[in-house]
Amino acid sequence: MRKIAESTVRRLSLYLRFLEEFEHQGIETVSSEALAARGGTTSAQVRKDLSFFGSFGKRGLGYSVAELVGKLRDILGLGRHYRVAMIGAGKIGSALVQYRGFKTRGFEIVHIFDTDPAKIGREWNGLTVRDVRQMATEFERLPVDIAVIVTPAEAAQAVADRVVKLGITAILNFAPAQLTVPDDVVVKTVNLALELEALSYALTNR
Amino acid sequence: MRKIAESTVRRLSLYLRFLEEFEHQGIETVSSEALAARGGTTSAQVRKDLSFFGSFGKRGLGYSVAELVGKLRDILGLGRHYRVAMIGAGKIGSALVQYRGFKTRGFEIVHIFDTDPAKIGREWNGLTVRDVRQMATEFERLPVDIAVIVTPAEAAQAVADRVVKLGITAILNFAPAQLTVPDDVVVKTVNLALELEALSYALTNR
DNA sequence: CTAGATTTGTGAAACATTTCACAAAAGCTC
DNA sequence: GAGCTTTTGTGAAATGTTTCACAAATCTAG
Repeated sequence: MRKIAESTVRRLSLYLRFLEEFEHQGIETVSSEALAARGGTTSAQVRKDLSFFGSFGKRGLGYSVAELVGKLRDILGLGRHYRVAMIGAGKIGSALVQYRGFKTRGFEIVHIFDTDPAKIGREWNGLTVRDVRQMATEFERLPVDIAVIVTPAEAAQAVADRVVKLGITAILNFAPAQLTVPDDVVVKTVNLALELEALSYALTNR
Repeated sequence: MRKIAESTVRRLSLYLRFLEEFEHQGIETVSSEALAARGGTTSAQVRKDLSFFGSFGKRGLGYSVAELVGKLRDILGLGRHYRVAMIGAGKIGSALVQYRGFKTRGFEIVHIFDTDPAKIGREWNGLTVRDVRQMATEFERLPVDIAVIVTPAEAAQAVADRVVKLGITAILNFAPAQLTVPDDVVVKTVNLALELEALSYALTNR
């Protein structure tokens, strides 16, 4: 498949969110103009984004909300179920396991690991926190698709190396560290420090 | 000042992080090549990014680590102190107030608000959780520079409208909602659902 | 069924970002 | 200090993304 820009994929996610709102409100069709207005973009952008994947609209009428929701779910790969391992049972990890957005989008946390003996063995949302050293055996018992790294920055690269060696090809990283991984592994990093500094820059330069 | 791309600002933040590492290791000078290698980019990109703000290097030698750290801090506006109000005392909020990266970068949380009577009045990291209805008076007593929105998606827009009316011009939004604000207000959104779906897309299309 | 109004889908143009490539500056060696 | 090496800073080229603008398709009203 032709390479699609990251920015396009993110907008598709947003469109999906808005379409679900519209669906909830009982709206049956929507124009690129209306969808753009909801998301702060332009109608041409919406049509271009969708055109990379096919033509889903009807000229003169717009898009069927239900149909487009389905198409976007397919494009984004949300039809299936993903098993997730969380590595790090600290504060952020604690917040994440309780985040409902995971489950509603088909992402299920099936393992939690930590190195701290005080945490290992504890129950967390129905899951027992395991020793990271048991990762290999646990992954064999119940394989996962995605690793979420929620460790301190210092430990993040070592954890990444480890899960990659165990065959994981998708990582969501919350540690404020730049991970180096092989080309075939996808990493998305959420770095709070970067956001704060981007805000600081914007506040300073105007 | 000439408009600088968001992507450039984010890379500057990364460079700063790496330079601090180098400084910690006692390294005194660094080439654009070495900096690029650490961050997975190219030396030309590093030089171009820096060139928007001046010339900080010495030909044949590279950059003084200490000097470049100082310059980047200035550019990013990290010399000053920012006061932050957190709106929403839920799970994510709880994780955030304990995040050390805030304080070490000069961001100090000085207010926490919520609507839940069960939470109002509680002590959180030395701060008392206040009723959101007291926001106006609290801001008057102790003004803030940045609002961090950590409410459910449904409440986020109303909270944004409110803080904007109270004069806030910078928002860090963790609610999975697209906020609409006036042009002079800066918003950075951290949307976990978007990251998950970008991962899902990457896993699906290859 | 016709005429007018909408709205899509998409090449082409405009704009933005990244990469290239090289002169100029500075360091290093003998 | 001459000659060789390294590395910056930056126009120009290449590449990538967004916006424009319009033909084609479909709908709506009478």
